[in-house]
Amino acid sequence: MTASRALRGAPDVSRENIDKVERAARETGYVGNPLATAFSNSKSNLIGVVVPSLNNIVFAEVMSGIAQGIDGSGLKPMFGVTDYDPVKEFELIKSLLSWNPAGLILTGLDQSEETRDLLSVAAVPVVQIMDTDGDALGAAIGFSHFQAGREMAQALIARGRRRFGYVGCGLANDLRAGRRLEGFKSALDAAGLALVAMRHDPEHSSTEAGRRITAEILHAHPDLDCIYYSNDDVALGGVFSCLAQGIAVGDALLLAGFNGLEMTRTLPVRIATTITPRRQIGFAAGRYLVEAKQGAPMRPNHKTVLPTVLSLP
Amino acid sequence: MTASRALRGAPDVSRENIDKVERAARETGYVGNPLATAFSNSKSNLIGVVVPSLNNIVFAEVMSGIAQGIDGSGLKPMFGVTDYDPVKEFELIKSLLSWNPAGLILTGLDQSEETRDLLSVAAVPVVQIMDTDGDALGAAIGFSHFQAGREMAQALIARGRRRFGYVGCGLANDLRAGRRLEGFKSALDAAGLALVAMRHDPEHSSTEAGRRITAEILHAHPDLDCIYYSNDDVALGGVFSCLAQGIAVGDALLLAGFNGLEMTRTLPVRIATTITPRRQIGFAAGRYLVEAKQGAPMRPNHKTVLPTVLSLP
DNA sequence: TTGAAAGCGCTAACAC
DNA sequence: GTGTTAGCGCTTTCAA
Repeated sequence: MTASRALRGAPDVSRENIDKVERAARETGYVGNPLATAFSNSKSNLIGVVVPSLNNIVFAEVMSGIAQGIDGSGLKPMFGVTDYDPVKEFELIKSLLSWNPAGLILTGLDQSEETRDLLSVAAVPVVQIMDTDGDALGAAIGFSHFQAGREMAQALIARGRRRFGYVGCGLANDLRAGRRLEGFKSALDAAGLALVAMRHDPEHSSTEAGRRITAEILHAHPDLDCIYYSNDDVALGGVFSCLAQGIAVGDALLLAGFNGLEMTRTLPVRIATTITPRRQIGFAAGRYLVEAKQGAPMRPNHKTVLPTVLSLP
Repeated sequence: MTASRALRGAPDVSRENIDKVERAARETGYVGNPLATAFSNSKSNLIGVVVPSLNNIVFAEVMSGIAQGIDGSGLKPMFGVTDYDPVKEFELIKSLLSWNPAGLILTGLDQSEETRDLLSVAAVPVVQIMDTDGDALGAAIGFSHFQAGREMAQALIARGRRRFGYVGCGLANDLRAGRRLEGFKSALDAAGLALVAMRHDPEHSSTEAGRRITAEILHAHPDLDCIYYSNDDVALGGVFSCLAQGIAVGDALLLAGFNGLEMTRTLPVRIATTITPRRQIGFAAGRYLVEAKQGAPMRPNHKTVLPTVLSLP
């Protein structure tokens, strides 16, 4: 028992014994068994990370931020991919919970009723990342997608744009892209404007779809002076479509994406985008769970809104 | 015991009792405790996934493939990022091993001596992904980077290219990029050619670096007719550099990358690239561990070479 | 400040 | 085919 106490830094162990134990541990190459610890106190140093997709660099960067945020804490991340399927998400969270994790990092605020029930029973620290539009279960760390869409529209209007098109992919699943669109439209509406044209593609977002749909929408509406995209991946397709057709991007036609991927800054033409703090979000989510593990008070329903930055040509 | 046997499908339980147990489990909402199971038989359903970086879409896609490969098997992936640091890799693997994982998926064949020792003691199924140039510890699933570089050079020579430049990022860490370069040079050599110019950047690969270094190398060597890049991210920067300067890509100057990112197919110009089966690699690695869990014989030192595909303009 | 006892939920080994 | 026993390595609780 004294050894157990000494090794995990419990109070009330004599200096002398702490030294003895540490020396012995070093000499024998002792390493604790986290499985036994987790089993014994029904709380593991595992955390669950649930993302909708890994086909996009965005969630990889979030996970990279999480890894940084928990570095050195002894927490180990387990991950699962939902493919934007609420049923998969439920099953995933259920199986993650069976490991008695020290916390859960979920994407978005739109978990199903069933999932919310499961989590409220579990009494595990939960962080919902990326989004702050809606009711948070645990701590929410992210930003308002509605607001992001609105700000982009306002900025574009201020730059004199009037004839707006929208090109999106996978909106049925990607609810946050939907909210950006809502915000965008609300700002247009407030300015007495409306979308001139709008095209979706049911597939996952891709530059290929962006390129194709941009060609279509411009063919049908050659008088657009601005296109808003569901994200930068799709917007890059738009850029390539215009480059291939010799349409001057940024001048007669402004393109606007979302995320602020590094590539938007190295293109031969400039596009508008919203730079999102995705690495910071992951980092903050990781830190939150580290602090929760160390006994910090949890902040259910508390939203941390991190700033996004508009990048305009 | 009968319930325990019935629930995990052990043999020698009567049909009648299996039904009874399953019914009771359903009625009471029983879910097993994987922590107890793992603790009891010192073998968990966790697997460890170690990647060098998550700033690149490539490893995100690999992880996506892994998630698919283990789907439905009950295995749960834990992940860690090494930042190409062998010491971090060692520590990470050590801490992963303390969870008695059902297997480990590591990137590359270049683990340190210390790490190899650790793994040989552990008696855990190991899959090394992405690379097959070198000595495999466990099962290796990937392809030869040397060969990929060589084939690219051969194809480019066959297309009449003669004055080659090379632009790379982070070669000190990214040993696989280094081997592609070696393969590339070996083919040049065999054809009586050599690199005319070569520039590295110590940073991580990025389109920004690619753009900058391409401008530099072309300024110093305007007579190059082909540039080979350490990967597509860097090559895209090269494309943007050329587009910005009005240099016709694909004609007087051919650019060649590596990975076959989707974007290389939607650019307004065509570049050469090697399409790598990264999702399949992840999937196969996941499947291998599922099979190992189910008692399939392990294949230490066995290499599975998956085909890469040259994509040329 | 230290230690003894008991138990976390499961499974391997053995007896029936 | 089923049940009993013991133990995995740790921590909580309680007594000293």
